[in-house]
Amino acid sequence: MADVKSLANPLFLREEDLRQGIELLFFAYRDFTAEPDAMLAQYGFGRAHHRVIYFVGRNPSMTVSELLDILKITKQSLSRVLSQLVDQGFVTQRPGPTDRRQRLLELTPQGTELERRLTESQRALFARAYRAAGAEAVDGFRKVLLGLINETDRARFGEPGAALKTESGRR
Amino acid sequence: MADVKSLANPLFLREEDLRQGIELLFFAYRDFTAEPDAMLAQYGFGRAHHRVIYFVGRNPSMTVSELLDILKITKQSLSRVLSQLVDQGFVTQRPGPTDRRQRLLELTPQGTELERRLTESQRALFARAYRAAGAEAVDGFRKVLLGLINETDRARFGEPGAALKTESGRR
DNA sequence: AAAATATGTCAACATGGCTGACGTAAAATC
DNA sequence: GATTTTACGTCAGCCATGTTGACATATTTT
Repeated sequence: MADVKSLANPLFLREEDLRQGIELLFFAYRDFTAEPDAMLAQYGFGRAHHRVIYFVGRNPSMTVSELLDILKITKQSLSRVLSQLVDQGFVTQRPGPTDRRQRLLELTPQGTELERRLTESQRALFARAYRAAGAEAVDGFRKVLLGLINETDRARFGEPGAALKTESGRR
Repeated sequence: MADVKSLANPLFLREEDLRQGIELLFFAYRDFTAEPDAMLAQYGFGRAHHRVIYFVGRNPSMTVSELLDILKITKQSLSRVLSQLVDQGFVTQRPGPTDRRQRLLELTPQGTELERRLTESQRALFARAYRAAGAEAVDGFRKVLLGLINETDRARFGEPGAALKTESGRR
């Protein structure tokens, strides 16, 4: 339905509109990373550690190459960060059951706890922004951000139209 | 400043919904910066140079401290990047007319041209995403991103942000 | 048996954050 | 008019995190 509308009612995009989008993304990302960065600094970790912890927590038993695909960095860059996390007991590695060359990654309880604390701050930020904007806006947010993401990774996200439910709608 | 809208239409936010937002932002930002980064590399510049060029182009005659406020980095970090841009003829500095301690920043024609090329790629990305999502979605995108941005900088964006109020100012 | 794959490691380098300390010119204040 | 504050700049060094290139090892695939 919304798809039809965009065809029926093509947008006139001013330079100004596009720059606004660029800036919104810049400022939002800057503020989105500020709090976790400060937390991580207390552990001597950086943003890169957060990304690893986040995606391993999200995707238990993932392989190193899956992680590399997500982060789009070199294995040497990942290696440094990952081995720090393993050495300090936040992440474990175990050989893959069918392919024993793989090292499947998991969070330790300590890693899970750190992940929770880091992400909690970002979840709270999103919860506030989502609630302030409303369900419809959230849906639009998703559509636009999906359009910014390359097609391959877009597939990581499910049905593009899956809408948020409101309290009333849910119960 | 009670949040009337969230009371009228409360969202039920699942952990999953919030994580999806986090990931959308991560992937979108990653892909949003990829193309300009590649261009900049040809000049021996990095993302930091882009940010300076972008905001100076956007805000001609801005002062160094205004730029620092936007970027939220230290003057020493900025200094390195900025002096490279000045030395290589992309940015000029001139004393402020009333306050001669200030150094007002401008793009040179060369700087303007580089800015145009860099931002063009991002504008195209946004144009595509905006058109695919439709006007209504763009509006929602704006609302949500504004809600992620701290209150002070939210004021940089026009009226749509006026509707967004948070329980308590963060940061 | 050979080749490709998954992963790791070492070494070297660049970017771009950071802190601390110090300097200078101009504006604002007492 | 002297002092303080402000708006910069700069030097030096540290750290996190990206890069490339070369090489190693175990395992799977051909």
